[in-house]
Amino acid sequence: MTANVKIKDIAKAAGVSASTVSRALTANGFVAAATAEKIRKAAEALNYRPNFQARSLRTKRSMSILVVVRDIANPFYLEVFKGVEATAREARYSVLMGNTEGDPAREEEYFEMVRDGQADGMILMTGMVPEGYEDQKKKVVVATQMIPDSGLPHVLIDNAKSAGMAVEHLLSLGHTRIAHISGPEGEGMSEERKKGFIQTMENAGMDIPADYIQEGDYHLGSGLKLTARLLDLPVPPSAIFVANDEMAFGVLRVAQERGLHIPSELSVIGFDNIHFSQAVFPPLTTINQPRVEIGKCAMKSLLQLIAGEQPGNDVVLQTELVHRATTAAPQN
Amino acid sequence: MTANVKIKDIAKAAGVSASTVSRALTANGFVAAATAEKIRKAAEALNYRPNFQARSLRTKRSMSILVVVRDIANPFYLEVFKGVEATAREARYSVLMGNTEGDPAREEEYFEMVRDGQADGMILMTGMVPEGYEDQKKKVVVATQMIPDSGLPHVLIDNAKSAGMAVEHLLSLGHTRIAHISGPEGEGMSEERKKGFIQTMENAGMDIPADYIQEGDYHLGSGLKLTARLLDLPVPPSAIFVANDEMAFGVLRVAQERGLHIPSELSVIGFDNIHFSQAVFPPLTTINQPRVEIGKCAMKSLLQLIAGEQPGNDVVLQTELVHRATTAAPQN
DNA sequence: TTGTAAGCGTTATCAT
DNA sequence: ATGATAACGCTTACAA
Repeated sequence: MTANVKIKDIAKAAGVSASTVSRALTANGFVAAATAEKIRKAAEALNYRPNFQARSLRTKRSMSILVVVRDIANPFYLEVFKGVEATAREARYSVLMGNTEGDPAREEEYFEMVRDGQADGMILMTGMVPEGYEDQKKKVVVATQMIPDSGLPHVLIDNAKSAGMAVEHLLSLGHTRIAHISGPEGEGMSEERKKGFIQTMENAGMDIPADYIQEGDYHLGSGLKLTARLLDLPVPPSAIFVANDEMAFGVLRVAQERGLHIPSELSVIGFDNIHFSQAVFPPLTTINQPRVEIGKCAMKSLLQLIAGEQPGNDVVLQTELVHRATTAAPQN
Repeated sequence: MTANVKIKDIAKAAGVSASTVSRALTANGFVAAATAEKIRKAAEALNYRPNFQARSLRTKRSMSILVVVRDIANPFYLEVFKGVEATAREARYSVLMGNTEGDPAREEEYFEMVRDGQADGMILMTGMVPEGYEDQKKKVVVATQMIPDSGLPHVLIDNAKSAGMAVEHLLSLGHTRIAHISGPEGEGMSEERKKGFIQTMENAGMDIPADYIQEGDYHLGSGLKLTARLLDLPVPPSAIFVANDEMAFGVLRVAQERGLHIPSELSVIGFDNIHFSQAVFPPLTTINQPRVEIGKCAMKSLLQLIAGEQPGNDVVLQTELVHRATTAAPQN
């Protein structure tokens, strides 16, 4: 074990006081250039490493933030993580992973971590927020999700508008029988996407048969099941707008299992542009959500909050249609 | 801001000394049941929350560990994270994310974090390890990867044997022209899988034409490219054993783009059983690697290390063949 | 510009 | 079984 060298040691070595060392090293107070240099050299020579906990205890900042998601194994969050991590790193923050498994009690635990100073703030992607914790909420930014009326700053995309883009695309291809597989009812993001679907259809004067909107849960299984239901309809759709890519994979699979050719016999468009949407066959046409960027922005906003600045307006990032191989003009 | 209540306050409230409170609350030393109860009540009443940094400063334990990967956006790690997180949580540890982007300097930074007490240990999944940091290495467990001669405890699967299982499967189906798309040369895991492929083929008396082993990089792009190369061979393979699922998706895509029917015209088997291997069409036959379990085991081992116990033997977990729809007897 | 000294909130040691 | 007291290593008034 290398004898842990502390500020005192380097003070002794440099022939100054501990406080001067502290000032020199944190570049905080005023210190003569010459002494600063001397101190830095001594620190280097002794291979000094500041003690994090001691510093935190004094400054009351943990220099770490929390990223809280509902299911850490959901690949959707990956690139958001990446963006958060990159920006956090630049600001010398560490990132703690929080996994709630949808359990409100666990969500509260994470708020307690910021209350107790274990984290300086948090990026929330669970889509929900507990009661209370008013003080902690000043250090929270919501990413990816919508939490209406929470008063929290959001970093996200315009889900309704983007869903509209997807539908427009299908419409422009000449589709008239367009169905939608949505996310869970009542969930903000899901509702927005559904709203975008409905409004765009209505604006175009299109009819939406009752059975053409099926409620899924963002997972493969529901994509599988609901596609079967849709294709079994007396008048099946010629195109499906799916609320996320994972369910869209399910559509692709079921359609192909039934021998339907994609895109000529069935067009499908997903949402999110997760990594694997280019890996499937045919490569999935989808809406790109700039997840790395969302992560970066969310972290930037959080840093501002931590610095005590007022929360800015919600940040809305742009999406774009990624036209790959699962959409085309309908055959009939 | 709730006035932060500290041990002193609850000591006053309970009419005892601070040290007694500390003992009672941490259940460390001896304290009369009655006083302990009284103290607990007072703490409850005052809504006491121990200060993490102060405790850490004293105990020299941060109660957080580091999970370090090469690319945080790689979905392979997700379920490992999940396992780590679950076990860490039970032991009241937090999990910090580390992302090296393959940069050795960044890898070192994470070792410095454990040296500097920011983390009590680390789970390493980058497949490499820096020079030095001998003390810190006592708090490291390698998961998922092989770092030969590192002397570090590993939690992983038997890659060679599992690759053998995959090849056996193809062999038992009657394939003779079996190719392999490997991972990067020199990388431990990749070499093991390739070794398993070669040995099993040789044991079965099968010939491996030179072109039948193509070196990939675990990513989709190389799967795409190398499949094309393989299929363009004068005598193309009837089956491909792919070193991971993502590249296998590439095989599926290219084969289908060329109008090859899977599995009748080409069998493919992947490795890892990532979530999306059941989402593609046809659902991918693959080798399941128990990643959640690996995460849990790795964290358990790390907890032992942190507790000062000697590192045990490497933990080798079992894999299994997941027979889905991309393998069948060869057509000719 | 630098030094002195007082904490930050715990826990560990040593008496009692 | 409990209490005083001294750290843990750092930052920050305040004084010089």
